[in-house]
Amino acid sequence: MHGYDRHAYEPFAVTVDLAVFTLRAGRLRILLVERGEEPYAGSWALPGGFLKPDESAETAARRELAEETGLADVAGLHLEQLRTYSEPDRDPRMRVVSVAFTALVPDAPQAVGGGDAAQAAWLPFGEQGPLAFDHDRILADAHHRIGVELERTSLATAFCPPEFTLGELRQVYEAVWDTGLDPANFRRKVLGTPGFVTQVPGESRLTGGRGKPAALYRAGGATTLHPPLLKPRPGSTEGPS
Amino acid sequence: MHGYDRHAYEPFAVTVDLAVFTLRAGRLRILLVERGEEPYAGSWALPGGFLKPDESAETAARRELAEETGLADVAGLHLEQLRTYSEPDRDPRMRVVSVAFTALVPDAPQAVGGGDAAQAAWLPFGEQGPLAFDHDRILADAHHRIGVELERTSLATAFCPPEFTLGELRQVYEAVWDTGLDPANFRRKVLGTPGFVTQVPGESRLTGGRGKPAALYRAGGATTLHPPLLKPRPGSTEGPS
DNA sequence: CCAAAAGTGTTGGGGCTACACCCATGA
DNA sequence: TCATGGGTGTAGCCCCAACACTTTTGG
Repeated sequence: MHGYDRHAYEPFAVTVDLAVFTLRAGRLRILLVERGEEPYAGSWALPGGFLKPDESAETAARRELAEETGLADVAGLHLEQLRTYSEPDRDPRMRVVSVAFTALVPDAPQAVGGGDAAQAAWLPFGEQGPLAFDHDRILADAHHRIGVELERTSLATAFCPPEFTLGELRQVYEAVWDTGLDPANFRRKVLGTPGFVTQVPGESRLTGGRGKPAALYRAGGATTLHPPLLKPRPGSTEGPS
Repeated sequence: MHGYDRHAYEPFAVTVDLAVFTLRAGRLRILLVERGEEPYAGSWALPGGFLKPDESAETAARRELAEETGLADVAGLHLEQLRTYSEPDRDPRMRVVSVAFTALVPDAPQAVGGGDAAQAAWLPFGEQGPLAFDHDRILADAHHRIGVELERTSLATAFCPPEFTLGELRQVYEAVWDTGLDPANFRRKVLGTPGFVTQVPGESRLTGGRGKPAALYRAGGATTLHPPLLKPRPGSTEGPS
């Protein structure tokens, strides 16, 4: 950050790419758009776009998120910078530096098709084919990141509506980690972590028909979890189902 | 990443900024350069510079690291992307998007002054004054990041020379976390984490004069630690000194 | 001999897994 | 009344913080 000379640097195009996850029926899904132009016409890609002159990457990412998902209350959604991808050959036509974000939304509101993309869809994570550009790598990085962050942050509540049951919260962990968790022990871990969730007094919700109605909780004030809620590893024997 | 139009986007300058930490005499230090030009002339700043046309941010960061530290074997040093700072007003003259990196070096090789900066120095972390641009925030983010990563990765070995004692490794944790650790329990945790360190057969080293010679270890192959080496929290009572 | 650091042993408490068991609801 | 999921209880195991203690060096 020294030696400023307006002729000494090369201009770059700067974009944002979004890895937007949601949970539907216990299944992790990822928002993708189908490209209409070359290169990679017909391929699926992560949604994204160019920064406008007065936007930060965060602002641009939130704008793109609103355009692509059609959600109105984008302000409250979880949006987090993942990393920046800057390999010189990542776009075959020009030099593009892309700031990637991970977003988590409570439930796929509807199949979207907004913005300028050919079409958009929530595809089950893992079933998407090869993506355009280096988006396979970005998506893999994003999935790994949220798996790690579930252990030590309250990130999981971002997948849930404002009021949720502990069973729904557990499904978030099970879907992202692709593993089974003991409901009883999960409950105690969550309630034993100060500030993770707070119970909504009195109310309860029927959980899809069968079973006892479950108490409702809201996200607590904490963002980091102490102690962390560690993912079971091979060698440990937790996990039914 | 759709709707490409070479006239629809604004060109940005892209730079890298480096938060380079080292450990000297049990004290965490940060590499800073003194700015020679406006704005912020005379202020300290993080080292960094512009991307060259065919460089990725990682390549540029490693090049800058070599220039600023004067180290020859930059290839083996730990370098990790932190995040990207893109607020429109972060540089008063022009639109600059900066990819920040965190680097860890075993020991300050010498006071450096390379590159084009006025001068460079290793200042004790926390004693640097206000930095130029948004570098205070970048530095705070970098310090927080390495503190978190010490818990679940083998990052601490990057602060150490190729062969090190467990006491030296413990000093890394104590300096970054600014806390005391029980040497006996630290030893058992490290040795009980598969792949963290491997002992160098036979040899040992005198640790600064007094005390029993300590066995030497190298970094093991593991990058992530299972179980994690958690930082003691208030409420827990660990920690002498 | 004393101080300092490495390294080993031990113990008591806490946490956590795995499971049994009861509760409330829809079909 | 049965299946299903919520919620509570608990026994045993394992981990681990908090020491005490021995070993090996320099002064």
